[in-house]
Amino acid sequence: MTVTIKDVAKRAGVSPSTVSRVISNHPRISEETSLRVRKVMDEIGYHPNMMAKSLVSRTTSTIAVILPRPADELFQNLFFSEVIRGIVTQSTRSGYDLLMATGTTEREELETVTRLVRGRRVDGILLLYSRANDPVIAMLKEADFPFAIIGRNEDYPDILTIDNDNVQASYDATRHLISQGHERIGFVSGPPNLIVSRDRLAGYTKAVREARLPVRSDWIVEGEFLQESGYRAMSLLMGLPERPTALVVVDDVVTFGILCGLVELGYSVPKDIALVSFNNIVFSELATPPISSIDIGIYQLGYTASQELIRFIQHEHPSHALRHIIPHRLVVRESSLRRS
Amino acid sequence: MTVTIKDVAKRAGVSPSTVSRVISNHPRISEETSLRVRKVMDEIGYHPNMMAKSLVSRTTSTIAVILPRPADELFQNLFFSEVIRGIVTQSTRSGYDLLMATGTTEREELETVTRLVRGRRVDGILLLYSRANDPVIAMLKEADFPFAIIGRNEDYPDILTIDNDNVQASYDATRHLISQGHERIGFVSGPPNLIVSRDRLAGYTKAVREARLPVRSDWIVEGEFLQESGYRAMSLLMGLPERPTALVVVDDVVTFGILCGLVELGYSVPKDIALVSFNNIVFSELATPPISSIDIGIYQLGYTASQELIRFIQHEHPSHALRHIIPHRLVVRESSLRRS
DNA sequence: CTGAAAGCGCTTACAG
DNA sequence: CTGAAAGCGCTTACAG
Repeated sequence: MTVTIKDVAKRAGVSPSTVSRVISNHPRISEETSLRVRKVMDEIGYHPNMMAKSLVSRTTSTIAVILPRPADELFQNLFFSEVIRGIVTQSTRSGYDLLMATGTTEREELETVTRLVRGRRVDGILLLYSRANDPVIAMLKEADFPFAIIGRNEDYPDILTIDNDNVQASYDATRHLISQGHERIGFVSGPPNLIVSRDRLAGYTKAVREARLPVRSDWIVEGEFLQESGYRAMSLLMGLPERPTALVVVDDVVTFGILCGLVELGYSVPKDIALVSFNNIVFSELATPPISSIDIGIYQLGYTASQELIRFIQHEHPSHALRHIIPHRLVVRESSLRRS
Repeated sequence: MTVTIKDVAKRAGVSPSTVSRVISNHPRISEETSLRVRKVMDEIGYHPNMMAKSLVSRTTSTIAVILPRPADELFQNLFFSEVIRGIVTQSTRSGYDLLMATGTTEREELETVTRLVRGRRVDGILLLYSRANDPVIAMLKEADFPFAIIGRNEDYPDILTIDNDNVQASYDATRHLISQGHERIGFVSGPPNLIVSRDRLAGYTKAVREARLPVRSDWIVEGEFLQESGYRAMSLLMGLPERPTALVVVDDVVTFGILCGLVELGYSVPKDIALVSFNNIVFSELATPPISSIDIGIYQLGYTASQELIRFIQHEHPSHALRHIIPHRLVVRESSLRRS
């Protein structure tokens, strides 16, 4: 039924070895033979069996991206499609297929990745999350298998990472509020165990300190990457006897929650409270008022991650850097402008 | 280096055939042997080579999902992550891996799918879009390869499809506006070549006709699934000498554009114009005012599509239905409520 | 420049 | 219940 290399060989009057060499553009094959073989391949509709090729070559031309478990980091949904689009675009361009995998529990996740790695199912792994003490990362290191992570990881200094400079980004956001004349600036953070939360908090603190403004612990609220979290943070902050006049918010979705709450309570943005946020998702622009946000280059993050992972796979010993920083950019909109 | 079935066999004192049978739970293997072999597998860390297995079994335990090209149907981004999550959850649960592929041009798209199909890279294909006269579908039919499409396709009656009843959904949305006392209802549509646009228009028309209200062509505007489109539609409609008092809008993102435009021009929703939309994306709830929307069960769409495709793959001749309808549900919010 | 042969790691009739 | 053998479709030294 299926057309194999043998069928091509027979029809072209050569050996299977020769056909194989034609396919892989072996240099020592005559132009003439090559042309004849290619013609036959077209005629009888030959397509190489990827599985057979993989088995003998020990490569798969496939990378796997591991999604965060639904339970955690649901916020990823927001940039999920953008990162994936970046990854799939670049991997396709490099001739690699993309496998998506996930697990519902930590154990399942580890099992899945182990199966892919040990079963030689893929050539590299891309982790779409960054947790501390991750057994998956430990396993990948142990197996000496090519992988990259989007985000930063403090446990290992020598792994391939693609990330933003979140400290600097948050510093920039805070500086912007200061330049608008704010002196009482709060910070609404995400889960404290995530590195991204910590980095953004650090940048905020740095900017506030530098400007000799107060860093007050009651103006720093932790939560999840959910709108409900924003709502709660807002209630807390607005209930204080001394309130901030501006907030740096760790994620656009959280800002949405804050905004809704403020509107409900009859406050006005940016007059009563100014907001700057992160990620610059499409809807930041569509909010009322439009939200100022740090664009972190989500697509770029995915594109670069795929590129660097594949580069790593192809040159056994990577000569280039392990840590890659995607530039960010503050997009100023109405939510942070001081009305004069 | 890698542990193979032979290593296990040697260590367990059996033949490779026996090990293979243990792995596949062959019934005629003694409990004792099975246990011994499994123990050895654990001890030396055996993981089956998926490629070798695929080569001989002619199955891959993998399905591919084909993304719409960036150029078209960008709106898919919005439900993209939800559909994918549904698909990946279900396929993982069924023991299938998920491959993602796409192409930048129609030709590239066809080539990619052909390579996957003819190269026996996957066991089934899931198309995430529904176009008329699609050469990819023609090829899949011709090759008699298992595939399913999310959406409806009129070219072939006998293919596996997973869709909403968009006519009914739109009918329901329109009825809701009528029940709120509206008699002048317009429709903002998507690209006319997409079946989803046509179906939703049909449902709207049906409801309006049935209520003996006017169906006016100047109240029906076509566009893209983009906010800019909504903005433009709004300008057009509000510039009419006789304006509608309510709109059914084909997609939430378009509604965002409409809403922004209305706010800019000083109109109020729902007082001046009521809105009902489709998809019920997270941000519908967060808009000011919150947008009434038809929840089309995006996750469910993906979950069911994966389930039916895999079922199809596993039973050569499917005894069950080919067309699957995911139920929808109107979520009423402020944007469509008539203030009394 | 090309071919015959061995082998990648598994499965599966066939035979016992 | 288990083993020896053939084979899935390819690649790649080795030899010429």
